[in-house]
Amino acid sequence: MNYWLFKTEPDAFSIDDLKKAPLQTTLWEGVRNYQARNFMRDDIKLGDLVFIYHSSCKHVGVVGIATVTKESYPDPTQFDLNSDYYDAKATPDNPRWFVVEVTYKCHLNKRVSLKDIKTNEAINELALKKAGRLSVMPVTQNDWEQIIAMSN
DNA sequence: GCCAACGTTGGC
DNA sequence: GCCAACGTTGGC
Repeated sequence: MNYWLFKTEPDAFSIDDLKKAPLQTTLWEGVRNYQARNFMRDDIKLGDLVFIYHSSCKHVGVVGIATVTKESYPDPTQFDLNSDYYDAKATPDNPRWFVVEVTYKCHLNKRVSLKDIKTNEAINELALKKAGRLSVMPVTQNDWEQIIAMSN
């Protein structure tokens, strides 16, 4: 099993929105970055655990955990003319973008802020510490456990 | 295939 | 709202 971190803007879709969603489940739509896409398409597997990270807001940080409940398939929004995520260069025969389905697991006891993550020297591989712009990223077991420990 | 211009992300 | 970082686009 592998660990991941997904960013979301809580004003648009928060961990609480996920908890309140039908079946506490959502499609992780709208990822339009190739590196993130490749993780979703190729590497994120059923049963993997995902940190939900709130970005672009007052209290940025890891707030909860979701479980991957369906592996990748083409992101339906890329074919939807009315969607903000529509991509004219994508076709059903040759899709560009992929989604996975995730289901709410829990909130962390307390949010682990970006500052806490950045200042924890034991967290040594998390891409969040360097490349700030990746919206889906792998998390090592060590870094996962460090963040869990900081949430208690 | 290089690289400048441009757009987006995301912390502050 | 600012701006740094970085990804994408498009001319050559």
